Amino acid sequence: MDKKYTIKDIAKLAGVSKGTVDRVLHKRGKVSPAALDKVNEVLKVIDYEPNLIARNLKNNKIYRICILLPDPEIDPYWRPCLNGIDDAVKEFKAYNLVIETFYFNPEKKKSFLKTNEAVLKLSPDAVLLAPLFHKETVDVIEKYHSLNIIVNTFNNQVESSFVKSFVGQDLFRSGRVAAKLIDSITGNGQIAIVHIDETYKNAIHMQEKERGFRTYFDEKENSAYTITTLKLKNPNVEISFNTFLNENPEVTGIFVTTSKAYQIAKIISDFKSKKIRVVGYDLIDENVTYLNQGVIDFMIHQNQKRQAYLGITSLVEHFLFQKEIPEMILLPIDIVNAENAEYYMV
Amino acid sequence: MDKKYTIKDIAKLAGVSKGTVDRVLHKRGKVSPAALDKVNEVLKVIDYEPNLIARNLKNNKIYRICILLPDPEIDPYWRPCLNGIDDAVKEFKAYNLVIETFYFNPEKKKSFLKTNEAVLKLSPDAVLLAPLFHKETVDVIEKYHSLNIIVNTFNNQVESSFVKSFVGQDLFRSGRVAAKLIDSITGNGQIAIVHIDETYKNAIHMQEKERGFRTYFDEKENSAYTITTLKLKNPNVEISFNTFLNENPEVTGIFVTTSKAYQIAKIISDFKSKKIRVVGYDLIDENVTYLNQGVIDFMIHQNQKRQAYLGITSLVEHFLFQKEIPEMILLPIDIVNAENAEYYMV
DNA sequence: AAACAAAGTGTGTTCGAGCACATTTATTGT
DNA sequence: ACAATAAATGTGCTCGAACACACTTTGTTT
Repeated sequence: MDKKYTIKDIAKLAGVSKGTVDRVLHKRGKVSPAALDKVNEVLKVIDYEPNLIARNLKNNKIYRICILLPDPEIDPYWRPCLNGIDDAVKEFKAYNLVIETFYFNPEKKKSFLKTNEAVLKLSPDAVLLAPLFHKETVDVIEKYHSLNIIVNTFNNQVESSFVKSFVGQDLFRSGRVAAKLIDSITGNGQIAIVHIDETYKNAIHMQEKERGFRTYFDEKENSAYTITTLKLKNPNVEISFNTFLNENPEVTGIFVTTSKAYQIAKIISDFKSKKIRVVGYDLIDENVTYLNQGVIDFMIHQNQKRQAYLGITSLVEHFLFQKEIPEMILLPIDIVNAENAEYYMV
Repeated sequence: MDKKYTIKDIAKLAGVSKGTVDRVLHKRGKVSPAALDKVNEVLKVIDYEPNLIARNLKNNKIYRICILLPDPEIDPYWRPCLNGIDDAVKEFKAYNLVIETFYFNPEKKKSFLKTNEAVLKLSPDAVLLAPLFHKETVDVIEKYHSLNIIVNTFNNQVESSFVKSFVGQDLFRSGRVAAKLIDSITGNGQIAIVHIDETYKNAIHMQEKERGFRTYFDEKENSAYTITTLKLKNPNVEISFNTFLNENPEVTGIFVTTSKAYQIAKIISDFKSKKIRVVGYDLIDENVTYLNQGVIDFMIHQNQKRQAYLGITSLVEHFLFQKEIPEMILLPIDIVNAENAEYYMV
């Protein structure tokens, strides 16, 4: 009674051949009403699940998945993705899959385009894309789509009906989470939203986070805060921010919208004054150091590793087990302090 | 060149039959040194990965996994586990697996023992166990082991060399995380550690959390806190705790070590005084309500759903793909506030 | 040198789904 | 009524690993 039913079982029960059962199951037609009824009758009673293993053995096509992301040597933000990719590769290495990773220079559109061309030459079955340059991305996605190549994106969202799936975080919401954290640990005073320019980075990222952050305080009744937005650019971050701190002694909290919270932390830890609380993004080493020192209070974890991993697995499971690819996977917005950080690292 | 090598390929390359290759790969002996060399030579050059799909098709044994946990009707803490089990069942329903769930009454040892007997009768290949009663658990684990049934545990740790794997959280560490949170949001004053007795619950749970919590403050230099431990029992929680609050006006923070933070939250929200911060465990509805109202500041998420899910998947992957079962899977200690709670629920 | 055992090697079948193709049955036109 | 054609149905092979079993070669004993 535990046994899983096979096509053969159904055939026997229905008094037809496995070919007929197969045609019914796949709606391939060429089945008489009588036979159709008999098979459906059996299917109604038993609980048939095709054996995915057997199905897959037969279909031994090799699927090629290409992943495009910025070179982690240039921007370490992307390093955790490699672990996610690695996990997926290990998990699926016994299947007929080729998973290849390609880096581009996140500061150069040309590099992005060239990498995409190289990928196109391989005519993969799917690409997983970290879409940095908006216009260019839309173009390449259209190209992929016209060649019947599935496009999944992660980390950055891009408006295109040709994108099959997005894996990432709700940035607006993550801004709200940061706001709640700042609210919890300060209580009042002046708050600075700090955008540290990373030249190439899609400004929409930071804007969404700011919008979420401000919305939280807008909704809060009799809020005892004033909020200031600061746009800083390297290499002037230190000077500009020091000036700001001197001119605004009421600052109690700082929200850094990029991975560069450590730059602010460095300045603050030198700055002798009453405690200023800091919330930032991403568990890169420099940030964790200041988190452990108590200069940064909370980090929000964007889980790039899992983003990459889930981006791949949804494709693999689609190809191997014809699972549907979810249109959007929103990862939890993980709150990290000095005590739970290690669980989220690598 | 992308093609995966098969045993047949190796046989052809080595100039032997697939039977010989098979014997070499499985070290079944009965291979001449000459043939062995030839095959090994080929294996050295190419990168052979046996096709797990084919391997599995052949070995079509049905594996039975039984899961034992407290009845969620009696203790809703366990409800999320059902979702995790459900996910796993759905994911693997196409394989030769039977996954069965059994509930016991967490207040009655007898129920636990009886459920285990019922499971034993089914002679499963593995059981996944939420071990509540220490002595009884050790006994049944030994019994399972003697019958060659793999035992995985989750949520509660139990000392037994016969346990193959544990999935859960580091409770000591989670106490530290709570301490850091309280420290972040209060800064000084009196802190109460509140154990709300859940009669049957393994006291070790709460003790470990308290130990971690206190250790954090012990390590902190010139800490401006005093810490008091309170053991409350229903139905006297309300009276006792009100008395405590009246006698201790300096209380700034409360750490509730069980899922019952909402009981404390209820009392505090009626208690007109300066803000008292609360950190508790588990995203049950009552807690989330107070989290959204701002009475509870942070919850620590124990991710029962994922515990159950990972407990099952590690077994399934062991049976199906002979993956090793990790001895211990420690889940991250998720920090939850009102803004990110929804991502961790269900 | 024959007889026999032991060691080594190859062949063929199985697992379940899927599909091509062969075969049988039903339907149409003349 | 009998081809001719269409529709329905069944058979048999494939995928790759695993293993039973049959077969061949080598070695040992008398």
